[in-house]
Amino acid sequence: MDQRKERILRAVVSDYTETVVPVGSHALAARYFLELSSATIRNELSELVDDGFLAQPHASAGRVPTDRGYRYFVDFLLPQEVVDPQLRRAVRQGFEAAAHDVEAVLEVAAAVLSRLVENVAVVTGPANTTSRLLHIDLVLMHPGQALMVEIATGNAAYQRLLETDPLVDQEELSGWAHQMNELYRGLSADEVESAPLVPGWAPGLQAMVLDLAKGLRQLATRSALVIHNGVRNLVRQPEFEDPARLRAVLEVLEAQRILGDVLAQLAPQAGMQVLIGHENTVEELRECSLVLTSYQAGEQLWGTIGVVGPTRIRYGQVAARLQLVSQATGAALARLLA
Amino acid sequence: MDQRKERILRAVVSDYTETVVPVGSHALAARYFLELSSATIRNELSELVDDGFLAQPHASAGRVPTDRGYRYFVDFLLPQEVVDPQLRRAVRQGFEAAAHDVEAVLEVAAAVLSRLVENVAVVTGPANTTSRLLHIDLVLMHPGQALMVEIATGNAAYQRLLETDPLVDQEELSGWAHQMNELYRGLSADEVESAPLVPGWAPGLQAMVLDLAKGLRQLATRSALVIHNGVRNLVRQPEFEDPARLRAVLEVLEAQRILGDVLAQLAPQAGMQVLIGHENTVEELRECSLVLTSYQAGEQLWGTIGVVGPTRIRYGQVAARLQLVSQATGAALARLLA
DNA sequence: ACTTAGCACTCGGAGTATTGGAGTGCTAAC
DNA sequence: GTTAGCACTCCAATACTCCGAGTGCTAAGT
Repeated sequence: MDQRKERILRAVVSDYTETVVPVGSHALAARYFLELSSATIRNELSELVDDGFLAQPHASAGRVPTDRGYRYFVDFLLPQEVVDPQLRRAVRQGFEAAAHDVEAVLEVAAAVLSRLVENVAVVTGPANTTSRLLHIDLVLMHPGQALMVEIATGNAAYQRLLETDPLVDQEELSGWAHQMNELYRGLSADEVESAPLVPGWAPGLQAMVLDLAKGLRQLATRSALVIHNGVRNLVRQPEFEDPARLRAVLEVLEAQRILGDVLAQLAPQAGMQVLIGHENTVEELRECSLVLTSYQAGEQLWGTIGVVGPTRIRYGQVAARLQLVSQATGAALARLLA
Repeated sequence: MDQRKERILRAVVSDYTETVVPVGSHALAARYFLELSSATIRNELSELVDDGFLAQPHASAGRVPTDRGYRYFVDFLLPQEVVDPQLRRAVRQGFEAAAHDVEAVLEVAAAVLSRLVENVAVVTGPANTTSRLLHIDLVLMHPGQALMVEIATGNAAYQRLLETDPLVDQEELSGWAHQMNELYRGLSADEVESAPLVPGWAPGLQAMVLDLAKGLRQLATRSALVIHNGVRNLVRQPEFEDPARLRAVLEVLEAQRILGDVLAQLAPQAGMQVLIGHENTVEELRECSLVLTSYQAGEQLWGTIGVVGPTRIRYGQVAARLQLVSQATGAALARLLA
């Protein structure tokens, strides 16, 4: 892969991502290579096709980048893009109004990002792989009914009404809460469950320990939350004119589980990740690209944020803007919890 | 509008909603009116066109119901549909696995409904016009920083980190929480704010009362939540083949505020509501129909649930199934909070 | 007064040429 | 290694044809 081939590949990618029309040797010569003739470029193009970086939709058409071509482009040719300061400011502003809770912030993040990259944005809720108990509280609502409130790491709250013995009063409940706090603070659901039962405890209290663990577990799985936004941008992409293709992608987006799994699998890796076309394990996304990174607010709270679009997505621009939004999201969450 | 015209209108509507092809006099005679000739039907059709119940896409085409035609159909001709017991069971099952919190239940409701009616389902969060305090809790995180957790009616939780005097310890916080619970339980944000300050209270505690009210207010506005599901069903409707049209609808769906306003405006009215085509105030929905009703769980907790689809949506079936899901949603929420 | 058979007419949509031009590969000369 | 020249390919756009479903109207029948 000599330098001229790289220049040509870069030119094809950038031209095609703009026009969505197969790009021919003449157009290239005129727009990017005034010093070369179209015939020379033709020779190079044909070699790039042989090497699998470009493809021809049909025999007498221009060239289109293949997944492999995009991969090379992303790995070696990606220009460092900077985000326009004005956009940067707009993003910050978008987050300023962000409401109080974590979910609202993520909602905003998805909305801002999708507008910014003119594609679909996906955001997963914070993955508290282990929720640990910070505090538990028991409140008598009516005789025989108590409200259990658990606070866990990551500033997450869980509340639930429980049946109790009608004779149990608030004083007793407070005692129970105190005892559980003493014993279980800082523990995860598993640890709470495997902790030995305390022999002297009232049966009602012992039963409640199970509910406590259940609550912690609920908090951990609540992270399954997957938000998407910007489907409206997808429908105007020429590659999704075909309703069947569009539907396939929507199917995945709306089945939060699938998307969640995809993101969860990739999330652990650091930095920005790009999945191009067939590199996606999900069949329906084989004609899409995914650009992912993670947001982070403190140690406890982090999740995945990314962009879904056609393979000819503007990787440079998207990466830069995704980066920006991911940072802003982290900052907004940090502000929220600080 | 004599009885025969009604029969014909009904036939046109039901045939068109099935085939999505303008229906002609011959087809009608053959399928629904063996006792009449196509010529007679032709005469009737032409009068129905004159009266504005039907329209012709072009001069030599069959007839298509107009919005007015659908309106008449919905108002006077709607058959009472019953939901297949098997479906009924499936819906109940769908809700059984529903997770712990309100939002998850609504998420399930939207998913189930959209699958059931093969269109887009929309659900608004419960409109707690007034959130009342059930319980407040204060937990010391670090010196100088306390987590405030409020539980309000509708099982809604709000948590927030607050700055405190570094000298305040958990014991003092617990005391504060206790005092606020005593005094403010059952009150709304307004009532908390307008309650007279207690002279003997520590300044830190007095300041916290404001935060308490703020939290309650936040909980009330959180109802702005609008969930939609089933866009994948929309793309295969022939009327949304045109990407521009599809995009317009998506624009509204993804702009939660717009959709929220629409639903909020209509919500107060009881029973089931149908908005057909131009009856929608939102420009982008002029080619869609909305079928709405409300779900309810107890007195405090209720919201709107509905279906968005093309005007030729199967009103009878959709209404019946929407009814079913709305009841199931209410029941699931009631179970959740009981 | 309503119904119906008959008929001429309309018009969209599906299918079939026609054609222009962008683009290619190859060859031979530079 | 580069380039001009040229024959060739094939899509996409346009035009054209034609079929038939569907109409409105008229005149006759009940």
